[in-house]
Amino acid sequence: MAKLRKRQRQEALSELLERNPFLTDQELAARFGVSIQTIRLDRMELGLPELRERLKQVAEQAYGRVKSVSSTDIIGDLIEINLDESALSVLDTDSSMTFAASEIVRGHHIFAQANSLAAALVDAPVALTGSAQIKYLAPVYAGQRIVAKAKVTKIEGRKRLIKVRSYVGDKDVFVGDFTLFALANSSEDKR
Amino acid sequence: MAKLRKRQRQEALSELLERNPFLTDQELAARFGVSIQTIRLDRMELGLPELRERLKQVAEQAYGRVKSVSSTDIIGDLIEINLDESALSVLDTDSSMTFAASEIVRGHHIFAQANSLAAALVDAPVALTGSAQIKYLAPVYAGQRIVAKAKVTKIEGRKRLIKVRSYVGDKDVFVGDFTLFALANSSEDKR
DNA sequence: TAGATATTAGTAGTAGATACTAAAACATCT
DNA sequence: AGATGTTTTAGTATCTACTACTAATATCTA
Repeated sequence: MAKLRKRQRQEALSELLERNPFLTDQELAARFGVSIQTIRLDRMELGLPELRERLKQVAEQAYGRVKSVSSTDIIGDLIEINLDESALSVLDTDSSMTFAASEIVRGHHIFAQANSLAAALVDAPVALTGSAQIKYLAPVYAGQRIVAKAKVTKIEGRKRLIKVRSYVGDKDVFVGDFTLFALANSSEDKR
Repeated sequence: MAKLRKRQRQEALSELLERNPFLTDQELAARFGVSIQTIRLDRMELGLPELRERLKQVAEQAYGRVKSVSSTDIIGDLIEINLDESALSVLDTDSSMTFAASEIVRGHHIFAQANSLAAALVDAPVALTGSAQIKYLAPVYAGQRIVAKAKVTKIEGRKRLIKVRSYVGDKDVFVGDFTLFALANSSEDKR
């Protein structure tokens, strides 16, 4: 039985740290009712880095993301963009995005990717979504990679119509027609 | 001249750390051509936290952001619910939800609140969003509290039509018509 | 040149670890 | 029950990037 307990604990540990990287070995030991050494052995065997390393990674990721898209915070990774024309982003899904009871990714994540891609596409400091008609064509499961393609279909003054299609592999999972409004930067001149 | 040099160095230090929180005192000392102690004195005088604390803060912020559109089943706080009838939730917005360049809350947060409220309303273990028509009626600013009200307007077999209206105070900011499908729990019995 | 300000040096102590050795507890097989 | 292997715990030395503190030296200014 010992083997089982160990395996289960290690699995739980992996998951827990994925969801909450802010726990020290001490806290983990208390949580699992084992000694610190056991936790350290487990982390070693699983190749999980220490608290400080985990924090650094989270911070770096966040920082990289904020930096690289400082003006156009995007959900997913922006792969390609031609302002006021077309854009493409990729979102790797995981179980933190699913319903508690299933492995199906919740709709608003798919929407967020599409919506932020559409907003990034607008050549203006700020773009507000005015309205949208969206359709979910097939469920997306945790672990699948969503590729979203956005195309500007119409420009009328400050208004933009943008069509977004999202795929998993070559299966369509989502389509949306977005109406966005380009805003001048609200008060300050760029700085 | 000493005072000037010190003041300038401290200003530069503040800015540098703001832009790049990943530098150790040693690296900072090398960069400014002074000793570690000087850097530590400077940080003390300016009330700037140490590297590890800075990393932790960046990581926490980042994590908070990820969380806001993930882990929980419902975005916002569920205040009231009558399954298959109506529900109400409240979302307190903050600047982590805004565009970098303005204080306007990004559309997908408002959508996420509405979508998850609609899904919660369906009396089934899992509810998938099939499609939606949404409209943003007015911008929401960081700090404002969004109240979302959802109502089931039609039930047809596993299909539910749900109307969601969101308010800030008594101003309408969002309306959406959602089509959801109730799913039996896909394979496992609830656990 | 005295006095103030700024800078540097150095020590003790901290958290949260790594890396390592060794003992104890437990499980398993015969 | 005894030998063997796995798992868990204990404990020590060492590390980084510090804080908190004392004290000496360098530099500037009046």
